[in-house]
Amino acid sequence: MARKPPLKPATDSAGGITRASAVYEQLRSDITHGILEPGSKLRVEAISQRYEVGASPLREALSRLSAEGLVDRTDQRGFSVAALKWDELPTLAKTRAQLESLAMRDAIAARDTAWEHELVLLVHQLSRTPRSLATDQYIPNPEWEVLHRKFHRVLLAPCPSRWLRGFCDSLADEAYRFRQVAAGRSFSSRNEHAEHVAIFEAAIAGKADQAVALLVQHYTRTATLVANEAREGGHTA
Amino acid sequence: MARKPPLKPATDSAGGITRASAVYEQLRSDITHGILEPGSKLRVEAISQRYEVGASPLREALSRLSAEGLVDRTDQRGFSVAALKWDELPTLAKTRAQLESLAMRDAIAARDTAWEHELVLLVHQLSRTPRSLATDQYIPNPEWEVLHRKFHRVLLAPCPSRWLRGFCDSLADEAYRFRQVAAGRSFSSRNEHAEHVAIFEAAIAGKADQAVALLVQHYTRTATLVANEAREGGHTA
DNA sequence: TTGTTCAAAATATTCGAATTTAAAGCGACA
DNA sequence: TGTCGCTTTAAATTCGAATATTTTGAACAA
Repeated sequence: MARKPPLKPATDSAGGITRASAVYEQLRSDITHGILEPGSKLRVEAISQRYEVGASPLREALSRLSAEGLVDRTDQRGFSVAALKWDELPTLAKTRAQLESLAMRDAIAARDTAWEHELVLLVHQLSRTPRSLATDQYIPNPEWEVLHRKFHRVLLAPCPSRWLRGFCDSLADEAYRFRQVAAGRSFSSRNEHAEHVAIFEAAIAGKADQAVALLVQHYTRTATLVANEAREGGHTA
Repeated sequence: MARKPPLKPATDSAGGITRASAVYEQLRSDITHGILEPGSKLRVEAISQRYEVGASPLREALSRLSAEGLVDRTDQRGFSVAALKWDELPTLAKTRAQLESLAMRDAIAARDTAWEHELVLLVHQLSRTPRSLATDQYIPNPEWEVLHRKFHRVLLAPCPSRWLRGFCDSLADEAYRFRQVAAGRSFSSRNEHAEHVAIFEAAIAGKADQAVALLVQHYTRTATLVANEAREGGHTA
């Protein structure tokens, strides 16, 4: 009586079959990757045609995104891609460092072997995946992006607070948007992989203070580079 | 050309004139106040009649709430009031303490006189507002609830990170839901006002360490009480 | 020019009716 | 008894049209 036999094991965990969820994913991706220009208006009819969905599911998707901060909404005036406020970048970076530090410590405190193994694998894969698709200029490698994001997510995975993990994730999305717009200007000679390895090693060794310090340094460096590229690129506003 | 004369001064700043925003507010309020039972199903048609709105605006409101975590959503299976997981209460309390500590420090570092004055006023008003409407049993006083919430929000207002402030706000909502359900069981003899005053005094005096310590204590105490009341009330699940 | 007013056009929002999908009911059968 | 498979029913989702609001811009007055 109380048992519910899983009727569709295949589609059970992976939702996303509604049109609303489908557009949501697409919009989210297009916004974070900078395909939809920050600040630009999102007219329901236009987007509706572009993504081939009706107004209702589209508005639901936009509503979700607005609650996440990726989209701005004003009653009776529609939606727009959330603008990037470059003067807030330092604050964003600092907040991210603060929260990831907390999460990192809690993650290290709750670490286990499975986690260690997962990280080992990711670090290995990252070492074999080029950051750029071309060697003479910077062309983002989607595969690297995915691995990189996953690395940082897994790093904090043992942190018991789903709230903290979620907040870190939101901030990562936000920071990623800035990086996307600034990207490609200077072909940094920075060895990011070495930084990842260092963080990884400190983390699995349980050296919380060191891991946190390295992580903060990692983000601080990135933020500085992005800010500089932005200045050169005229993203002052 | 660039100037937009305020056509409707009354509704200009305060959005919320769309039906979607109206239901959103109502639902949000009814969920946080425990009027809609945690875990209960939110059938579109039923809610649609209860709040006198069509399905489209209602679904938009529910979509926003689901992104905020106040509502659960599963594709093709509709919405439900987010359940309260009592085993997560300690983690929630800890996360809240962690984030509010960060925010409190940053707020104190950025404090000014206007802020101090605002707090003075709030503390005064709180001292004049009874926690319960009755003296022999606990009947929540809405006025006190509003002031209390505002006190904690203003306390962190100078914190420059809108992200951090927003996260603290989300956690406060979440915590409030637990309190609502547990409320009224034991008529605590605790002097909350004294705690507020102590936090306030340390904060405006710029004593960051002390203010943070008091704030953490304040939340820890509350969480413990709520957890106990919940255990007595059989909210083990 | 600068600013105002009013009607047209563009957009956003909402409704009511289909369309799809999940849940419940029910009988055949091991 | 329990469970598989099918029909029926309830619910969620989506569409297309109707409604409401904002924006545009042309005509006109200061």
